[in-house]
Amino acid sequence: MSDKDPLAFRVFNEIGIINQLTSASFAAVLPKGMTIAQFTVLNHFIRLGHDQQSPAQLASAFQITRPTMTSTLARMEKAGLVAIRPDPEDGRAKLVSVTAAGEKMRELCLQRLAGPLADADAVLSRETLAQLLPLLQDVRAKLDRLRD
Amino acid sequence: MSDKDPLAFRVFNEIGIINQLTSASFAAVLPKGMTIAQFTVLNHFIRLGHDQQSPAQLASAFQITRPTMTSTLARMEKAGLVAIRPDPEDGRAKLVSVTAAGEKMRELCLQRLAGPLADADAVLSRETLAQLLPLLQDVRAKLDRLRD
DNA sequence: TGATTTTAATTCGATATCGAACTATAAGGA
DNA sequence: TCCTTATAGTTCGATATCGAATTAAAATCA
Repeated sequence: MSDKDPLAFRVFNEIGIINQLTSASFAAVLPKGMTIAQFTVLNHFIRLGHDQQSPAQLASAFQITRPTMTSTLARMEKAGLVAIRPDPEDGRAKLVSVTAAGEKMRELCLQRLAGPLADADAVLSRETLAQLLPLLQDVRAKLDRLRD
Repeated sequence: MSDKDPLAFRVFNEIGIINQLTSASFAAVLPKGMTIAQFTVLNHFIRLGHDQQSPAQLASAFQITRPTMTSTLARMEKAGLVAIRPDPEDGRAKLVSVTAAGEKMRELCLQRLAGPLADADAVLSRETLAQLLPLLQDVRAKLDRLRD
């Protein structure tokens, strides 16, 4: 981006390219058939200790649309990573939970991701990352509010 | 991301979500049929004053694979936004250039993007953006080198 | 020169993503 | 109660993206 472009434009452009680079390197080490999107779902459940959530809640957590979540969950269910059942309290809704195979897969992914993460950590310097994190969290929070 | 996760992981997660939020809001205002990927190509040519570049050069500039570039360029050519001709100096290669319609389209996109950019600029504070930009540029450069 | 390796582009099949349109159920209001 | 509106999920068609495999041309090298 050149100096002529608005500051926000240049920032978002850098973010886009970094996202591309990191996504590609992470995706490359995941087990055959696994994707970042699917790993993110598994990780979400286990990190936050949630037992079960609806597809709509998951879509909202990741800021993606419900059709996208539907298709990703369908693939994950087919692969045995999650279980999906009707919500007994709401005839429209469903409840998603991670299976034992899903937990195992998440562990495997974490192992595989350790490599690229260590590489990144090695070149990026702790200070840079430590400075970035709060700034990014701030930006994310503000954009989130803007969206509503 | 929780405190337990590696710092780099948390940073990349924030970047991923910000990218998602901004891409979605930008894509939403683009003219019917236009996409961020296509706008990025148009903008690249005109910002940098390049007359023509090969698909491989473009793919490299945006850090995407050549198959991806092939398919995006095919759509852009079909829409009359770019012209593609064989490279007279290299039988393998092609040369891409932006058409007058492509330039017009880029102008229109810039107008449309002004709104969301102004919104972002308004909530994000100049200092935050000014602090972020060099940090992100540094990260991007280092990840770029790591990739090779 | 002739064989090997590298590079450019494409094709194929897959996933993620979106918006629009649809169905079904829940919630709210007259 | 009945009608209207809102919400959950899905289906459809499109684009962007990848890796793997293919074809063609250039470059290297023995």
